Amino acid sequence: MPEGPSIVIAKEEMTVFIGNKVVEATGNAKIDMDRIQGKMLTDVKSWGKHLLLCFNDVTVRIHFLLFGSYLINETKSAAVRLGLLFRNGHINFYAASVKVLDDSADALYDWSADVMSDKWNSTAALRKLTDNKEELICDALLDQDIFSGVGNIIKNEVLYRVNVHPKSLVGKMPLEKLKETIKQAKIYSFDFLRWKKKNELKKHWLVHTKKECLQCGQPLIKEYTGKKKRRSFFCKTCQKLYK
DNA sequence: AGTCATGTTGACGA
DNA sequence: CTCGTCAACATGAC
Repeated sequence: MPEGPSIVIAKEEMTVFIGNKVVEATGNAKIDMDRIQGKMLTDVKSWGKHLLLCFNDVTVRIHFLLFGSYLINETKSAAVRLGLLFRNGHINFYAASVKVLDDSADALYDWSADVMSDKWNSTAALRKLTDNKEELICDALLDQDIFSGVGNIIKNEVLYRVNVHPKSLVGKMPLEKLKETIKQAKIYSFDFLRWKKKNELKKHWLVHTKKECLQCGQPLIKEYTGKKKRRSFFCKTCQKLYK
């Protein structure tokens, strides 16, 4: 569920409720349900892994973390975190982080950082990277202020595509390599979106959770890398370590 | 059946 | 104040 492209799919599925009033808001989320009860959903947006339900005076931010999920016009036995009943159907969120934001989404979010956004700005990303030369590329790719929406799968697949070792120092990577990495972060995210919609995401993984390198046949390394200590899968021969 | 993971935040102590 | 570590959340795939 959690990476940016999956949130885009959730957003698309929920646009059917735009223009409808929340007949009833329920669930165990620690929010004031009166803030959305009776309010009209004016828009549904996403910023990276954040799903944003927009109302006139308030924005409800849903973050699925690792285990969150949602169902549209369906129910399951798990406790409902937030249930929104509309005249034309309902959405149930489970195990997600729910926050009510007092401002509009536009006032709060920098769309140019979201790899899935048509406002995505690769030049801004490059500047942020060159401002973080001492960072490892595996951490930088997961930095939501630089690559909002990129998660651990996308990180691993992008680094394999560009043949860069996850523990490479951003400041030691050649400019062209940085640009290529930024470019692939977006391209792979949209590949992810397309594959996820066809329910064939895992089929396309080249390195994530894999055992051997498709390029050279050698065993892949699995290691928890960087400050974020997220697992990286990589080939120490085919992916160059810039240090 | 137990382990692990597509994620983030906050508490705590050094 | 900043850094690192840990716990918490809570579910499904293997």
